[in-house]
Amino acid sequence: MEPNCCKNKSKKNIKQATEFLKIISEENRLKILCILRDGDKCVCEIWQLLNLSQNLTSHHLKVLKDFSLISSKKEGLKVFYKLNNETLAKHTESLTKFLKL
Amino acid sequence: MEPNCCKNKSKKNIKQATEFLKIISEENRLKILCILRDGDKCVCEIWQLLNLSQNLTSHHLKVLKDFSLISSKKEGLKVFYKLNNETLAKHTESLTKFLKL
DNA sequence: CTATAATATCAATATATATTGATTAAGTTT
DNA sequence: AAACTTAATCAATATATATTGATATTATAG
Repeated sequence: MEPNCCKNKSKKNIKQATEFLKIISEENRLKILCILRDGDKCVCEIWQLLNLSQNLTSHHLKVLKDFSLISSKKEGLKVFYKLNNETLAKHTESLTKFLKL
Repeated sequence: MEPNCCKNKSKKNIKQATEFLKIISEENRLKILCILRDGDKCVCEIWQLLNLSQNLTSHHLKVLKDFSLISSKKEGLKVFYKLNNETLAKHTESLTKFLKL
């Protein structure tokens, strides 16, 4: 008998889960999410906390933003990033549901 | 102020989390875990369900096994793989705890 | 012992992703 | 306007990982 996860209905879920997982399975990106838990931060704060170059930090921020895990707001010269709790919660929930299935 | 996740105490947790995440962020590996939820399966069953080549399936099984997420038992010609529920639970728990932090 | 089946391993290649360095863009300050 | 600051982008490279094809290993059957 074909397991649930191999059925067409589940394929989409698996794909979504792995996309999310790939994004948060990078150490610096996971740290960024963690850092933003403490409140919004501008890029220069983030890359200094991560001890990472500015451009690389921007790159990781873009990946997170493209997946709607964070959002940004420009204030003068600085760009502040904010954690998108809803999106994060949504994905972690569906992931844990999936892992407990 | 330095966020928790940037402190030395948390670094190990982040590393462990990302290691686990990298392993399960591959579609076929995630499917394997899912398939084994239904009960132990031999390799030939698994690669046929995944619609994947035998050697590639063996490779993914090895990755999962090296991380103790599954275990194997030889029976005649066949090798049966079994989900290691405890390890999986342990990692998912510490992950969700981390994401909710 | 030979042939066959199931699985693992290995080397080569392909692909995806992270990293670096240089440049650009936008906003500020003087 | 010129100089400076912050962040984003782009091309080039490095690195990690998945995939493929061929071969080795182990057990079974004839």
